[in-house]
Amino acid sequence: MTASAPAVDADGIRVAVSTVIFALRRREGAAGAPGWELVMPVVRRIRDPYEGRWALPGGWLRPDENLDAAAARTLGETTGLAPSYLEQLYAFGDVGRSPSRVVSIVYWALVRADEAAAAGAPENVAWFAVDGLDGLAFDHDGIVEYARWRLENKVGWSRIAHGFLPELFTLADLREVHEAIVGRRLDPANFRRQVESAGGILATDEFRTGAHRPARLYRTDGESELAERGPLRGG
Amino acid sequence: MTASAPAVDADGIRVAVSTVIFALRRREGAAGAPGWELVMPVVRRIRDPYEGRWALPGGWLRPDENLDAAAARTLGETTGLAPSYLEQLYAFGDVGRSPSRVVSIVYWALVRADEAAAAGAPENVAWFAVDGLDGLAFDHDGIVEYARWRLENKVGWSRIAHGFLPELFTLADLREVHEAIVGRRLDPANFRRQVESAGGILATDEFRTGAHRPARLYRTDGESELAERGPLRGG
DNA sequence: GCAAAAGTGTTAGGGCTACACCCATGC
DNA sequence: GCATGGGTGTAGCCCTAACACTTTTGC
Repeated sequence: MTASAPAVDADGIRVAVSTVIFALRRREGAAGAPGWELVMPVVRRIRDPYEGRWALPGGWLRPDENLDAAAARTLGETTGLAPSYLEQLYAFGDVGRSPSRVVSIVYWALVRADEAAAAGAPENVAWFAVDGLDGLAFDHDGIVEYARWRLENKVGWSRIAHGFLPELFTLADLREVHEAIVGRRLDPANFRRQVESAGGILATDEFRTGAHRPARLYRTDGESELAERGPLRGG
Repeated sequence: MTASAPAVDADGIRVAVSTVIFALRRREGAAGAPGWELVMPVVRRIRDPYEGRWALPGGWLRPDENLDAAAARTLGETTGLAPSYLEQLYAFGDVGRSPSRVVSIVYWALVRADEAAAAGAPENVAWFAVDGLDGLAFDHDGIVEYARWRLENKVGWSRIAHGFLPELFTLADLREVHEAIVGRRLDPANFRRQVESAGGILATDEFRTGAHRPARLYRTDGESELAERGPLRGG
């Protein structure tokens, strides 16, 4: 957070915007399991409160920008990332969650694996596996837990998993993303049929060649939105 | 909104809390359909902007109260109601949604039919059917539409419908609540089995006598929460 | 040929839907 | 008895899980 805090008004309430950012990373070391794991970037706080602790990337809401824009801006400023998917998570505003009164509009975002790698490692930014994550500043542990729950739920009835994938992908790619999110292996045959009948993907004429039988490449069907959220279009 | 606006800070951002309140009312006039319809209270604005227009009940967030408490307080002050269920809906903060910069943390609430009737009709409060509602102040039309969508979705996988019912109710009561929310008739036989297998209700030894065969009375199983929302407990 | 992943087929089970049917009460 | 809502039974359909099986490639 390089921006300075806004002047505090008579009521002492300030509005911040933070983001829980999910990405996928090849599971390191590890046994034969060739899977992926969920990781997220956190930034080290350089001032009180919680100086030295890891916290969600974020910053103060500016008077001339929408909430969505503030989330995209602050996560870009702190981590160098541009999200492939961004959605509001929840507004946290308990009196005791910070020494001063701060209402945090929290977003959650997905970034593609290649983007996460390209962003490098800015100063004071570190990536951690989401599962064992603990000890964040403020109430951010609980916020991450809630975002994780929302991601796992939403992957079951929307197409947000595509937010982790490049333009062209195989059904095995898509399945591995789902497996990483729900935390268990999925039957390739059944997964194929479910995805095909649900729609939202388009088969191309290209194949990915490799060690075995070539796999057909698919692309996301741009016609429909990435994730349904009812009559909401942002605000 | 009897409270005066807080002083505007250097950034000019103020935090408000509003609530979309749902209740059920016997369908008036109408044909033989003995059903219920969703209604909600709105308050007439007594100052600019949108003076004279109907708006969601709400008020300014106080520096010493949590968001949930602010929602409960402001809807009580403006409408005299105490909700049987209250959940955060979304934070709206677009730059242009109000002449001055206001971030609104919007909640949605359920009140029981008897409570709604007991609250009477405070000054400048009116109840309208949700379905034809239009012409509210600010961006409140869209907010109501989103809350309506959330209610209809959530009734399918949680037990929030109980928020409309008194302590003791028949399965027909519960079914009529669902019918009013989803907007179509439900098969009594299948509804009974689904509710019973889903759990969450306890059969009592009492029956409601009436014009026909007495119907068994049930009560909500207090063991589990009214609505699952993951690892979130309020904030 | 062999291993392994891509992709297809098949079957059993569960839940949902539609609807037939019986039960209990007021009139 | 009759009408009506309460409550039970049942058969078809669809979706899912499990897993056998065929196809296609690199080595």
